[in-house]
Amino acid sequence: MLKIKAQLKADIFERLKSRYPLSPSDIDFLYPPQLKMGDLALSLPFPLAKKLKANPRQIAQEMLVLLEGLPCVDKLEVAGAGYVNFFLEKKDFFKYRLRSIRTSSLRPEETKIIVEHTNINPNKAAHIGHLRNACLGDTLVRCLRDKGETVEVQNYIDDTGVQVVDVVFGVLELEKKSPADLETIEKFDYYCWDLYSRTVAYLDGHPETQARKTEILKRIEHGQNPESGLAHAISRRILTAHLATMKRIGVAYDVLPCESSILGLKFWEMAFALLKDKQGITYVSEGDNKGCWVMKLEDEAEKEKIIVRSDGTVTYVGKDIAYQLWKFGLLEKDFYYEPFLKDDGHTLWISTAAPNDSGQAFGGASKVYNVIDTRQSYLQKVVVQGLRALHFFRQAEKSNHFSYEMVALSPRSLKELNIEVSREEAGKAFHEVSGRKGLGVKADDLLNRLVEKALAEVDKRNPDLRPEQKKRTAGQIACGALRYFMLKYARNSLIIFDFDDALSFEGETGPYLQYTAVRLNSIFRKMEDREGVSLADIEKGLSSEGPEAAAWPEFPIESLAPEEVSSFWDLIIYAARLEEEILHSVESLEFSHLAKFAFNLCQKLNAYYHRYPILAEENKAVKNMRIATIYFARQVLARTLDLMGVPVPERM
RNA sequence: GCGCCUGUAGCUCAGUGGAUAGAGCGACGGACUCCGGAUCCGUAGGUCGGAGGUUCGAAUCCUCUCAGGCGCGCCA
Repeated sequence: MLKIKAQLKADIFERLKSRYPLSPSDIDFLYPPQLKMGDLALSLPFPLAKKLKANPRQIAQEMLVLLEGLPCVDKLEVAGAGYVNFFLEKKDFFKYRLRSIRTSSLRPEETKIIVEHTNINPNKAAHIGHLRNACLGDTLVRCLRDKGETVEVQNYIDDTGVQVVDVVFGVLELEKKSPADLETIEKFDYYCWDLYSRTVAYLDGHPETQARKTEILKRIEHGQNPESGLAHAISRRILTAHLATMKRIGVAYDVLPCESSILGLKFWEMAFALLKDKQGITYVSEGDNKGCWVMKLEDEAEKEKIIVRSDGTVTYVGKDIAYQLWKFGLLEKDFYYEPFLKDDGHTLWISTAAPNDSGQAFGGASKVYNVIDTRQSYLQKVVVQGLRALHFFRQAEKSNHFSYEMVALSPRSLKELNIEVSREEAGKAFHEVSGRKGLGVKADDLLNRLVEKALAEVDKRNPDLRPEQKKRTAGQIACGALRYFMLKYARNSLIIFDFDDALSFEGETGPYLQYTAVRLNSIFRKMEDREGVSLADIEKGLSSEGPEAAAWPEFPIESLAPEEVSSFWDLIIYAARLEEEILHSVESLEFSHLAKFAFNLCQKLNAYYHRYPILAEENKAVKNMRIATIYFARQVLARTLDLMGVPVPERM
């Protein structure tokens, strides 16, 4: 569709440029609200009417004559107050689409793109908010890769932050446990979830313990045991749990850059030298911020952001600026790496400050996406401003904050979790998820409930499947349900989490999409069983120009009833939009578009095969048309689901 | 106080300045012994928070206003 539209636009411009005052960018198509009005429309007569002080409908009529006989166009029509509607040549379009189904018209634009997502503090179990982050980030990665981009996926690990310190404090001072004791604890991330919120409450209630916490922090920073070893063991173990959780929903990473390595390799010191050198930051010698290094803010001249505290330590933003510089290869220094785990032949690397000869290198991207929720918008803005302060304007331009609203809990879901809230919070419409308070739905709990429900359904519908097949299918359904749920809302929409919504398998849900794909596959499987024609045979016949194609009859659209032609065409013309939907989603970072596209496609597909029998059709020509139709739609759907990370079970 | 975001059907949400504002859920009524009913078809349900403005055309852009949310630290 992208190609055809581009070609048509160029042709139209050629035909019209001498008659009307136009530039190529003035010519753009929109989709008519109804299929019977046409496949594409030009609203060009309206702006022209204004410029020329003429009647738009009259201009449209004139245009019609000039545009007569364009390639790929079957018919033109003037409609409404002055639209020019295009009806495409159906058979040619369909034939062309089938033959080019394996070739993408999308092209990469960058040398390397870094996407950073997930970034969960390694001190507690992952919760639903983290799932939204990972689903959005991973879908972006899949779309960029589909586009042909080289993508590096990073999951930043803050293994020396105060959140880890809190848990170390809890283990040593509240639990009085040794590193060896921890080895025996199962579901370690769940254990820490409780311990963390308990410790936070304890620290809040006992200000006198603050000194001990500070001491732990210092000892961790200086690598002193047992605190340092404990922090390392805890963060690695939690990290492993997070990775296992994310694997359940098909999310994987290339590299895990750690805060400890940033400190160990003195990335900040290098960034600090750069900032001072280029005068991106200034030293304050009097006033409230005396003794600090600060950055002036661009839009708020009177405000300044502290980058280095008066005690000489660096703030969060400062470290983030250093990290962002590294991502663009502007620090002229890299981490060292060692393998963290291997999975399906893919090695996940973790950064280390200790020199080694792994030969691995990461970073040095031409474009960066940071997937972080909207509450960090201000800080992300400051980080980009830091790049500009260093005169890295191109990199600042290519720094993208992929922001999204948080996931909160409905009062009903709180009740279901048996969580009590304070009286002043009881009336709220939603409750913010908080690791500090232990307030939230743990990712694995939600996934387990999805699996449990899916398993019951599979058991009911496919009792003949082997238990491990049932389990596998239930896992895939849970994954599909969750990923679609996280994708279907626009990113600026606050998700007020409710178990009933998330656990639904009917209507606009992941399982609905999966069901559609499974049913289609089942038609092709039956065809192979009954007629000995495999999907591969069909693919060969339909998508090639060689001798196999000769075996496949021409596409006899004319043998279909008019009503069926419009159902067929509605499906094909819509499915052909996938690539522009991908581009649109990536450009706007709005993957609810892609989700909506998948859902609409499935609605059309379900309605189509429900209405028109495929295998039972006796008219050979009609049957072939229907097979070709669902074959095309199946390929598009498979690609779409893959982009969203929604797996397709064998049966369900 | 300043900045950002949100307000659309009973509920949850879509809706690139374009034609009669759409889905899902819920409600009600239907679907052929047939490729699987996690499906399909139909009915009901709307002053797009409010008021101005720009435009041939506004849910969409601008101004004001009301309501809600989130940010704005020598925390991370």
